[in-house]
Amino acid sequence: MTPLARYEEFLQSRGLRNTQQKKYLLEQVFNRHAHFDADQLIDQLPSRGDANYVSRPTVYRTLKEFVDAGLLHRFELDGRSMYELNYGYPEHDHMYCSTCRRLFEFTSDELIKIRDQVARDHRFRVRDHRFIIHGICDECAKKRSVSRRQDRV
Amino acid sequence: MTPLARYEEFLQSRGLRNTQQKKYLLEQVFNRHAHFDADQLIDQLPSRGDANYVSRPTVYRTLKEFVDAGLLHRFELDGRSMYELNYGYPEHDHMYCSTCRRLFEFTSDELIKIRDQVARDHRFRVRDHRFIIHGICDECAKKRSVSRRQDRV
DNA sequence: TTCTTTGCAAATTCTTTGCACCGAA
DNA sequence: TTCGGTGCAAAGAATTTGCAAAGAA
Repeated sequence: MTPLARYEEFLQSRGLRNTQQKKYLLEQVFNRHAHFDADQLIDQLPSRGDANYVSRPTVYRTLKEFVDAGLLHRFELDGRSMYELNYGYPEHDHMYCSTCRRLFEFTSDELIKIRDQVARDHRFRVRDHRFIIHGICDECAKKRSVSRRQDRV
Repeated sequence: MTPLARYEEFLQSRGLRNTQQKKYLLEQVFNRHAHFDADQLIDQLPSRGDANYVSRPTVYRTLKEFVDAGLLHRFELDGRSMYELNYGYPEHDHMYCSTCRRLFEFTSDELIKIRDQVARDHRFRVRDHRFIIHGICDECAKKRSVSRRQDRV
């Protein structure tokens, strides 16, 4: 089932409508592979006056709808909302480099097991989770040690 | 070493000053046990005109300083910043009930092990992490099943 | 004295809302 | 024809900044 098909099913089930704007945004969002926030998405859209222009409020409204439909996953980073594909994309978590601000993905079955065990222990019904490891990626760590070495010279 | 002592050491090391406002805020923050956001803290402070009044910008500036000093831990929830004690308080993670919006704490050594193993595998230097399990707490789950039963009658 | 800090007001940033008109079903 | 959707402008919420006066060290 394609994201579009799933989305249409979702819209029908709720009596919502599929508009030009929603179709276009769905296309743009699924052409991206990586994480993005509302501003990054808007930056790649046509400007006001051009074909396929979508206003800022509509982008926000539609992103929320995509999340409700299960197409996108949303999480907070540094105070703003980030989105990433959730449908047809394997479940994963992130490492966030505080130097280059890039997000790296990883998967861990063990993490899920622990999550579920913790939840069982506390009689908590899991719906979802957010796990982000903060630190410094290998690349930035190497650059840093180089610049330190140079400082000493 | 008390939080105050540690804080003073931090201030000295950076050439910063310890003011009435900072002292008062430190006291207020360490009198709280639980999680809070900037607004909740401000609500418990004296009003403008009263003794010990601290302005909103100063609260934000000082919370940031407390985080830098390692006294507080900060994480995002529903788009706003939450703070909690980080010094002299055991490391833990959270479960967040989407119904009553309460945060529950738990600790898991295994989680830390997995975190560190994942990081090693990716040559990532861990500084910290954020892990929140989203779902429904036992209390809310029970209430919900009761109300469902009543709906059927 | 020096330089950080504070409070005020205003600005920013991100996101949401009211409303009249538009358009999908 | 009937609602839901859209764009615009404006409002909100949370947080930050510029600046002159106040206050630690």
